[in-house]
Amino acid sequence: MPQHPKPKPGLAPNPCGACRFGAASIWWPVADGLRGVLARSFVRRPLALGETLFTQGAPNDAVYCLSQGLIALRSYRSDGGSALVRLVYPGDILGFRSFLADDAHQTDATALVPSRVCLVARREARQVVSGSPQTLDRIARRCAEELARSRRWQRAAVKTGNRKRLAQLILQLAEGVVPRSERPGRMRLPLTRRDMAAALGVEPETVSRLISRLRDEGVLRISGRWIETESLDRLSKIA
Amino acid sequence: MPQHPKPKPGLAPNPCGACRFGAASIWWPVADGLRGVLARSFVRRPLALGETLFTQGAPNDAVYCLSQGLIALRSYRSDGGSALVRLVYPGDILGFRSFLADDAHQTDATALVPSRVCLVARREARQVVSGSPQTLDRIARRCAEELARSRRWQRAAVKTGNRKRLAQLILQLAEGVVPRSERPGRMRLPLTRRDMAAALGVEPETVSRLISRLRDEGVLRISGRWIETESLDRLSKIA
DNA sequence: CGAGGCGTTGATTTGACTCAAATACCGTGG
DNA sequence: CCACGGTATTTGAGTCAAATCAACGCCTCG
Repeated sequence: MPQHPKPKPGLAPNPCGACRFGAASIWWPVADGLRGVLARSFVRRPLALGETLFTQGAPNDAVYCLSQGLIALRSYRSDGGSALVRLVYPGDILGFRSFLADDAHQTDATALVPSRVCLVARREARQVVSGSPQTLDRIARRCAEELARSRRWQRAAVKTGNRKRLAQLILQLAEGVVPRSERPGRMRLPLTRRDMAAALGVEPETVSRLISRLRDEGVLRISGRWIETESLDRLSKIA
Repeated sequence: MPQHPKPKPGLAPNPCGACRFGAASIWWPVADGLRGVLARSFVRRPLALGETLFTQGAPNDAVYCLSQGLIALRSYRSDGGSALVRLVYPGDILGFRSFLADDAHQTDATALVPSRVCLVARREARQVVSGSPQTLDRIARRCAEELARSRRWQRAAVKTGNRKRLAQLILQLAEGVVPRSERPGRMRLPLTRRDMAAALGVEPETVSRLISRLRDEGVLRISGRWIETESLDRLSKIA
């Protein structure tokens, strides 16, 4: 945070300047002349639990940045099946793929817990990007990182046991839900069993059985959505 | 092809101008002043069967464009297992992810048939990109498309029968290998059974059995690497 | 000729799916 | 606050596809 230069007097401040993720923001820094454009279309929007930010097939309206909460990207197939493509954590951006490719959203984005996003409308985002190649570069870099993540997933998913993958998923959720300072080992799962199944690519019954097995082995205690574990170490060892 | 403007006299021509994929090239068009940079570092390089273009973990040297042949991107896990991440066809570009993210290659790239790539060295590619935001935009777009492809794969792979996926793979290979005019339904598979297995995420034995099943059902004839099918329709119906 | 990689086939085991039913959880309205 | 209905979750039994373990034919290369 010490690296935020003071805005020049008379010019609009960069709206990301105050954000906890400001220094890593795709909109930071941006040329003086474009800060006005940014500030004009910048919106902070709260999302209630379960609220959807955009849906698969809808045209891209904006580039979003998650500042608080947890969002799921889900992709539906014509046969009705769905996959949980990605869990979005604070600091991650959304909608950049459809923004870059100039096409429709490929996933639904819905809030798994009450959340907050900041957004820059498409039109102004385009304007900023075309006036500031560095910004485009930062967005492209996010896209490249996302592709890397997707391929890591592809590599791992295919031949990794579901038990292991479930442990990884739970740890991942713990990362997002538990303030990293404390580690009470107790949290409310933001996902239904169905969602967990969609994330792992298995049936809900299987998730249930996998969880039961972990419980029987003493790795964790669980009751409905509440999950509790003595030490995340046991889980880490499985994952 | 009529849309290639003549280079101004005295200026280097765009090396992609003559290419069959020129009009779709990420390097086309580019500002007059940068054509020299492009031409200077532009290299056309043949690849023998099995030759590798880059390896997982190696630093990015260039951005490549496949002009002829077929290349496999494979990703290896620490436990030795590998996944066939992507089949690269003429007109596709390679190395752009590591170029954009400025990090190491995530996959091996090896030629499945004798091939030819064009490449622009990293340094000059950076130079062109920084002087020509449109070029960056085109690369970013490819990256976004690739992410889309990867997610489609993720969505489909999880709960689609292996028989179906194998049929899709064979059709995909046919696309690449068979000159699209004729459709002799006879081709040499560019992949080993092991590779096909890695592409589908199953064991080689399973691929063998799946193929046998298709043979027994009269969908295709096969002998080692040579595969022959009366009509691709039957396969399409399965896929 | 022998070694090694590739490919096929068989026998067995494992794990997940399916269908079906019992139970726990949750928000609602009384 | 409690009973109610509907959803979410668990559990069981049977089935099936793929993994695993193992053996063998084939071909190439040294």
